[in-house]
Amino acid sequence: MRDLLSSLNPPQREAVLHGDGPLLVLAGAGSGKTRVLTHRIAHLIAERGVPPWGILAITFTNKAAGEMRERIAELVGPAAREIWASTFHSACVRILRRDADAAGFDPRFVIYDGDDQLRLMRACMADEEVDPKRVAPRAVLTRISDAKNRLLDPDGFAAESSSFGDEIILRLYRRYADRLRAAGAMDFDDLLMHTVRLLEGDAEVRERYQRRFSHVLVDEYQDTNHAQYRLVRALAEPQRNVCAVGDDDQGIYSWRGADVRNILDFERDYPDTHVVALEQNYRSTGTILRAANAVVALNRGRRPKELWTDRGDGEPIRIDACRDEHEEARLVVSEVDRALADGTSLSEIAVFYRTNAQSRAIEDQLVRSRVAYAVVGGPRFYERSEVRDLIAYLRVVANPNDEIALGRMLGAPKRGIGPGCIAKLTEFARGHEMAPAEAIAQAEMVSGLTQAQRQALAATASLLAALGQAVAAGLSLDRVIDMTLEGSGLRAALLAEGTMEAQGRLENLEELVNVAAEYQEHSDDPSLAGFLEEIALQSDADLVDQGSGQVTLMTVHNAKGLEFDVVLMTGMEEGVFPHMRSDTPESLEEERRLCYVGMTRARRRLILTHAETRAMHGGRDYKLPSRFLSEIPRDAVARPAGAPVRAAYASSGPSSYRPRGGGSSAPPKAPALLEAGDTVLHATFGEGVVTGVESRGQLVRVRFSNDGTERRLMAGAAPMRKVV
DNA sequence: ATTCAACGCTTTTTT
DNA sequence: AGCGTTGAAT
Repeated sequence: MRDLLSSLNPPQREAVLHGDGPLLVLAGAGSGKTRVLTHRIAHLIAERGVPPWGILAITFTNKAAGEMRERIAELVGPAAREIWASTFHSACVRILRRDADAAGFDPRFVIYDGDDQLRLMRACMADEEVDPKRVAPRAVLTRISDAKNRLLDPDGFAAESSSFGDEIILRLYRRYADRLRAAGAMDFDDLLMHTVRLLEGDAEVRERYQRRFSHVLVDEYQDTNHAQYRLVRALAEPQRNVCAVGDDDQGIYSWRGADVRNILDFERDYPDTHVVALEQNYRSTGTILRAANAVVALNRGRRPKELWTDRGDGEPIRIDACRDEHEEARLVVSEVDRALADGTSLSEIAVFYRTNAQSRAIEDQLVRSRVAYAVVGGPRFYERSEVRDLIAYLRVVANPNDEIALGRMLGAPKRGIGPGCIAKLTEFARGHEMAPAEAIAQAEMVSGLTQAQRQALAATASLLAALGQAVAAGLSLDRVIDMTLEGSGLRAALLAEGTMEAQGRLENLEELVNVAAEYQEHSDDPSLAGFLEEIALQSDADLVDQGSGQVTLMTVHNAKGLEFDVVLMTGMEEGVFPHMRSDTPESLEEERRLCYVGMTRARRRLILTHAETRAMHGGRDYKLPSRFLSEIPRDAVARPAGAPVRAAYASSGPSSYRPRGGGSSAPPKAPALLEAGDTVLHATFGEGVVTGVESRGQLVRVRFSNDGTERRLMAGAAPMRKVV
């Protein structure tokens, strides 16, 4: 243990050795916070006699939890297995299943993910006769999620809400909550909310957990929401041995309820807090740090801090302009080649983007260039519709009350059963007080069904019965899934389609068989329910597999906590990054933090690219360089001589800096002088005709053919160009 | 009543 | 581009 402490710098050691009472570790990017967490836990166990099962360590992903357990095991041996290291959500599931009685739930509850939530909300809106075109189901779910994060049940929401429009939300919230309960399901927010309610409302349960967990440690504390905050409080009392680790500059989840104030106000919430700041960075070059510091320093409402390193400046940051997303993708490939030539391995290269949709152009080019890559996030394996179709059968077997899964199951493959038929079925079930899935076996009793439908339902009923028996008899999961694939007709339907796409989908389903087999071999809960739960709580970040010889593509959000030798941040354009929906000062600051997170992932080389035009939602938009680019100190950036980084909103005229090797692309054009009669193309207004010129050519009047309006625009600044 | 094809509309990030 | 809804055909 002694030489382990000697591997820590003074503030790290201070955090590890801190005795009882609240501890706040402000850990800048790359400052070794995981090291501090693992060593502190190891220290608690080995030196201070804390039993491993008395430690609750909350991490952001399941993968991080597993890695933490492994690293602690290296320090203190197998005792580390007894530590509760998990995500907030996993910990809540564990508590809720264990104490389901006290919480008032069936311990076999299932977990609804985003897609299930949306389907359920649509059904609720149908119940309540709310037009989904007038009120977006997603928006309703966001409001409900907000309420749950603030621990408001429908009644609490009613008490809080004042505005007239909230009445609809309230009605839908009630309906949604009722239907979740009827389905024996919880959504992600329920897991937190119900756990907090249980702990705060039931002294016996609360004190039991408080006695058990003498020490609570929370990673990524800046991304906790109110419910999580209350959960930590409830568990940490009365000893308040709580250690929060985080970085206010890396808070990027406020849109899902995270509240940076949780970390900013930690000292107020726990008055005798000991604060340790880790500002020495062991990851990036000085230049990268200087650039990232400069960008994030423009935010208000942060604790002032500056990362530093003793490792030297390294190479300058590069900012490259590209004509469009295809050229950007080619640039990515050439940079991958260049890095490989430097001796960097593929798995040490990452490509980031703001939104998942941007991966497509890059993937195309990587495929064409035969560069091995892996995409993190986006359409996850378990989110593919064919996989969900198959899983729906399993979910109905596991929980006959799951109407959402039932609806999905009956829709795939197509067998003449549509929404009308399903509605009759569920209504029948409700009328006879049976689980929706049981009604399938009683299809002959349901009125208004066609003969073909009765037959299809009878076949489904016997499949479900067979699957249920197979599960009860302990048949292996992969065999059960294979039975489902066969018996449902999904395999036959996909084979019959005969397209490449159908072939691919079938392969995904076959893969699910393998996944299940694998799961059953390695899990300590090899049941069907356990499998379904693992699927529901798995995050994209859990699937990052660094070190298998592939370039990693992912959103900047998914990059949190990772690091790579070479990082390419693409799509550095106004409207893309910062995203156009980030129009409030607060959300703009969050975008800036996101940019900071992305930049600080890079160890050695950081390349930022932007395109002048980009295909978006059907059309092609002109894009200005991101303001974040102009926030990087000029002397940290390498670019062709004499070409200044233009501030956002300045002329979007011909690019002054071109991608290396891209010199063969179009030569710089002189800025086109517009005159009356010219046709122009504007990024947002579309095509138009110049009707007049003012102020010696600086202002032009343009009549746009889309809507017939005439606008006065700054000739140099408007995202607009002359078309020939 | 279901399914399929065409149309119009909206655009993030995710446990 | 992708989705969901609408309208027409089966």
